[in-house]
Amino acid sequence: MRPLVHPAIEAIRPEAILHALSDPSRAAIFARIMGAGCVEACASVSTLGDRVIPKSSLSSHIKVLREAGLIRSERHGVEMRNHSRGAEVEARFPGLLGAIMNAYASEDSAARAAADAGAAEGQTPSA
Amino acid sequence: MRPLVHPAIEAIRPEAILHALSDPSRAAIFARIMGAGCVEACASVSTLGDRVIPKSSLSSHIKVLREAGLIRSERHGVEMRNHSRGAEVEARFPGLLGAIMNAYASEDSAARAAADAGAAEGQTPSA
DNA sequence: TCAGTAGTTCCGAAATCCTGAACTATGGGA
DNA sequence: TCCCATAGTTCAGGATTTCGGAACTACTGA
Repeated sequence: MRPLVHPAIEAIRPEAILHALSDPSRAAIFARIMGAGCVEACASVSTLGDRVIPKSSLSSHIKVLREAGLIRSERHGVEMRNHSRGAEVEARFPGLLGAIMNAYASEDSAARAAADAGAAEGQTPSA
Repeated sequence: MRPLVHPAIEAIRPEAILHALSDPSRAAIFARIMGAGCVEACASVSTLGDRVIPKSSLSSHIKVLREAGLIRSERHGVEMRNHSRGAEVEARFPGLLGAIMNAYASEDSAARAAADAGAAEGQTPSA
């Protein structure tokens, strides 16, 4: 158990943020942490939609988010509390997180609409 | 020489854009293509700062940008013209590209300032 | 002390990335 | 027309990264 590493706000690099959020699973995890009053244990994000994320994968996703500077993790007894650092990142890179999370949100709603339309016609949506 | 693939605007996925721009080399290439009146041959971006990018790497970077929907490439005789699709992407994901390119720009100027300060003190900037 | 829970680390397999070498495609002389 | 130069692509390999199961550590409560 090596100590948790959190980059200082001025050491956060845009490429790390983009890389961290370029994985839809990680983006979804981050969205939950941002949305859930800024605190969320790892266990509570272990399923995404209908997909189960293995513990070891989840642990490394959380680590990537932490080392990118997107979240701050603290051990509280046996569990881990993950806080969003969204406000700090927003101050350093204005508009970045909002635009990224918006892009995913609009993508999701478009995909859902397409799936619904396909289901209504009794078809799978065309790839 | 298989034909060039360009995704339709509605098929562009945020994760592809983030992945494409999460590499600083690709982000720099894209910045040049955006900046250079929207047209730039591959050969003209073959060096980035003081680093030379091998032809094969450049070709695959351009391919990643193209398949993410960030640029449009056309063969003109022996060379390739790369146009930015920034306006289209902006319409689909408002604010995304601007925020990303801003983040890199502010990072670059911060790094340059730090390097200058270090040079003024006769030190290398601390990692 | 023991059992249970939460998360991390390790390690092998799979996927991805980088790049030199060989290749294709085009244009311009001679 | 043939040959060469230029611009870029494809292929193959090795290096790096990612994924996930198994074993592990850390903490709590009984």
